[in-house]
Amino acid sequence: MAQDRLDAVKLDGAGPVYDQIRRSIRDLILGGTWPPGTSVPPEHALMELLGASRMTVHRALVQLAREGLITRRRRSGTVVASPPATHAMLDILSIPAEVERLGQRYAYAVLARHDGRPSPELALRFGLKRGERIAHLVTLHQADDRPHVLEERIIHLATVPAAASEDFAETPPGDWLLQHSLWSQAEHAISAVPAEPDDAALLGIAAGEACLLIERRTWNQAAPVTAVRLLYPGNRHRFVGRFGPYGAV
Amino acid sequence: MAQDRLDAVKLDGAGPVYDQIRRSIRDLILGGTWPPGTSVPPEHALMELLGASRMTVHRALVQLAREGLITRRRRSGTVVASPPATHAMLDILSIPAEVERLGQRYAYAVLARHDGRPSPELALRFGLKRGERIAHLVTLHQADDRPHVLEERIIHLATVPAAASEDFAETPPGDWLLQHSLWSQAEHAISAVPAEPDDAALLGIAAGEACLLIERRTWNQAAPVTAVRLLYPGNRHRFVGRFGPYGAV
DNA sequence: GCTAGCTAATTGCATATGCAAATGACAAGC
DNA sequence: GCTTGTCATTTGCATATGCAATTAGCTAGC
Repeated sequence: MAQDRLDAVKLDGAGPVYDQIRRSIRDLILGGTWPPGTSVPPEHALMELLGASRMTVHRALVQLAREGLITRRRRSGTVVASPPATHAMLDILSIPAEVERLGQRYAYAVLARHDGRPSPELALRFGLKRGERIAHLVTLHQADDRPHVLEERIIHLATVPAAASEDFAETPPGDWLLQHSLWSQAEHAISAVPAEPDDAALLGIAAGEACLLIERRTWNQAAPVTAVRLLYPGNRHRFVGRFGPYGAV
Repeated sequence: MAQDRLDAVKLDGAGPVYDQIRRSIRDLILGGTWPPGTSVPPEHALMELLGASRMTVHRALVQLAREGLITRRRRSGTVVASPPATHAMLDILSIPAEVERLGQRYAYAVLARHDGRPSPELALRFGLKRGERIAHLVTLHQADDRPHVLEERIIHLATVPAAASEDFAETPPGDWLLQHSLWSQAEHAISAVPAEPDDAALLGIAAGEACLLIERRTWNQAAPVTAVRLLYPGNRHRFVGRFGPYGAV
């Protein structure tokens, strides 16, 4: 209810007032306290609650709107925005959506799954700590019955405990995580590798053929959420981005 | 001189005043009229010139500072910033700088150059128009005497006429262009390809080995500036980026 | 010459105020 | 019921004003 929302906005005394307001609301959104769709109290309410002038509150909200965290409309008020599904340079991609955008039929299968502590080899490959509880999944995504991408994924069960009781039969882990977890930071690495014999067989290509490897690790605050290696047959995929010298366009 | 700078800032009557000011100054910077280092008139001067209040001028300048186009310091004033050399996701990279950052010795050579109209094959590969005048360069960059990346580049002489009389003996075309041309938009494509026999020989790898291919095209406003294909031996390179759900971090 | 301190220029921040624009909700009229 | 108009809420924009913080450049004193 509204009272809850108001109580949650706090000033911490560090730095300019408008920035305290901005950070406070940003943290409520990024922390999940205000999920997308939540309506943000109107400027007058925040103004009275915080003892700041409306222009100061306004400045904080305008900035959050420019950052894409909230959307504002006259009379309707301010609501928490849904995080954009895509990024200017490289999508946090929903593979089913990607395949269907190309007009192809999507199919997917879990090839292997193992929950528990990582083996030394796995820990090395994904940069894991030895004692961590993780889920380890290998899945294959297909487009029009042809292999599209081979996915090997680690899910950190300490951060996403619900994943332990999910079998990912319906929803691929990437999409499931988008709905059941939050992330605040991601790191991508892109490289070209020859296909290992095992992987090549699964992808239906020749061993040694050039593949594009996308490695992505995702965190929420400091806690690791997931790590994934996506292996795309190189001859069928390319990733495109567009931007200007001062940032994404 | 100062008078010139003031004369150049204009309101166009479209939209909010603060945004007119912002766009006007942005265009002066992006258009090259105010190169990096130029000092922007102080708020009071703009205020009087434009007949707007200081807070309105202030708002425009604060936003430009947030966009990274200008830097502001109390008392010192406001100056046009240098465009950042790197982008969050993928650098517009200076290859010498990249090599030296790795602590390796950089060397480079122009392997071939041809100026004129593109052949049909070249036009197809780089998406050129037939009649255009271009420079076509093939260069090899080396790190510690080992091939680092093979570069094939098109420079549009209509947009960058100075390139016609530059031999690129000292400075690789990428770095030269950073200093002698402006760009407002770039498009990247990343893919994995097997090395062609010719390219493999130049890079000192086996034909068919997995390589990372970066294709980049750059424009200033609507005019094409350059197009380049960078072929990296896949086993020695990866590209890393880091960002959050609402944009680059 | 060198240093310490002062002054003034410039940006940063917050407030109070007023009006404009969009529009959800409701009422009035048909 | 449907449409039309009115009202009230909420955000958007601009102004005027005042003070704070930073610091380049000058000055006074040694």
